[in-house]
Amino acid sequence: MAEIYDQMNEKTKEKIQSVFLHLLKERHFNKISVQHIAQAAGVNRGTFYLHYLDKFDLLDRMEASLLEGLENHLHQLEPGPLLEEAEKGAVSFQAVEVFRYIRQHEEWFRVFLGKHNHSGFHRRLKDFFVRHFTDKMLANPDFFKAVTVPKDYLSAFATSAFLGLIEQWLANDLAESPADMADMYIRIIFFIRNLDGRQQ
Amino acid sequence: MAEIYDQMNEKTKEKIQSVFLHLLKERHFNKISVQHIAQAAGVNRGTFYLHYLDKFDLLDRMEASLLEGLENHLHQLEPGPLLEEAEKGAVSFQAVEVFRYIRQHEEWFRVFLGKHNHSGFHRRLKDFFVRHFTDKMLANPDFFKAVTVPKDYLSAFATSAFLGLIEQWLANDLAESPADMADMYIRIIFFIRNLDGRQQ
DNA sequence: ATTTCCACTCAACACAGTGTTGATTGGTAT
DNA sequence: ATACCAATCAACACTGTGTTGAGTGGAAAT
Repeated sequence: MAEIYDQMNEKTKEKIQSVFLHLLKERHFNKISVQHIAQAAGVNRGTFYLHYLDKFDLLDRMEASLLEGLENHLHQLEPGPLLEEAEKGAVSFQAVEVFRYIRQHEEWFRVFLGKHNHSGFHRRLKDFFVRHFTDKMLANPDFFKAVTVPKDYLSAFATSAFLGLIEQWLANDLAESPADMADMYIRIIFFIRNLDGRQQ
Repeated sequence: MAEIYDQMNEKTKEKIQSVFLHLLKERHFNKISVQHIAQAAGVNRGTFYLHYLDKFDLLDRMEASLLEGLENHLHQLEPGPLLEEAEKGAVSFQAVEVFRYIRQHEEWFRVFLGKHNHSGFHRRLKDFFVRHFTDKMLANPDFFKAVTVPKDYLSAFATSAFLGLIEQWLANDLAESPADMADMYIRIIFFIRNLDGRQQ
């Protein structure tokens, strides 16, 4: 039973991460030192370096685990009748799940998308959406066949807009339900299909 | 004629800013020290502090002057027949001018929106667009009267999407003309008006 | 011509933070 | 008992910070 060592290890890491998250609420990433983190976590500064390379590494891993969680959350639902579902339903469903996951981890998203982060996360999340959503959208041959706009611009447009909705949602303290948000996104985004002027 | 002092002053500032811009192309903001900047600018480190509080202040002022330039660029064109112009034409015109200004200052936008900036500029530019564009759009009573989506979400959506287009345009090395880009934006965004299903 | 002005230089300062080291502590497992 | 291992602690050289006070050199003012 060497698991107890792992448990100690995890407990310290969790303490560090939790403290770091709280610090990021109050001050900018650049103004937080490893000293602050260690002190606030009640941990020796040397112990921090036992677990992380530096504060960039800490932030990086937390962001990565949040995205990994989102990836898993979406993958859990992937195999099933959903793949065969109507385009609109499928996209909408994916969107709902994204909003749900964000609500589940509101604190983290709020901090990582907030003004105190040095904001690699915005870019990371956008890349995530570009990979995920537009791959699915564009893989469907009929989906955007009527669109007269280059696909990369369409991806950039749709995912940036989606991210914009998320950020506004957070700014509004998650006043709307995930279903409402997904519906809003779908109601907006699906009119892009009509770029040639034909009716929805 | 004490202007020569101002000229010296300006020349040093320009040298510092130019060097800083070049440094930001190569390394992340966090990894650039005042020492680097001063050395690369061929200027004493003390001289840097004669002009700027710190490197954050330097970045801040450069970003601000870029946005101020954009503000002026748009204001120059404001008074005229354009105000009375058709909604679509006016928005399109504004958009063209934004893309034009960005092309004029490609280097700065590329750096400040790039991965080496600590990325306050993305947020700043988005806020700029929210103030500018959606104020105009939403001030027009008929413009979005049919839209069933809350105005703040619509603003967030439209401006984030616009910024997404800009970033993709930069990623594509400004392959399209400003007019093409504005047209693309308009072609996409104007279908939002049809959210209730009526024809464009 | 000399004095004033002023951007800039230079060296030095105390200070905060970094990442690493080697020795040590105190529970846990064998 | 003893080997194990996360965590502690003090000390290290190092980089960068922001500020100081004295000094330089060329243009401006009188």
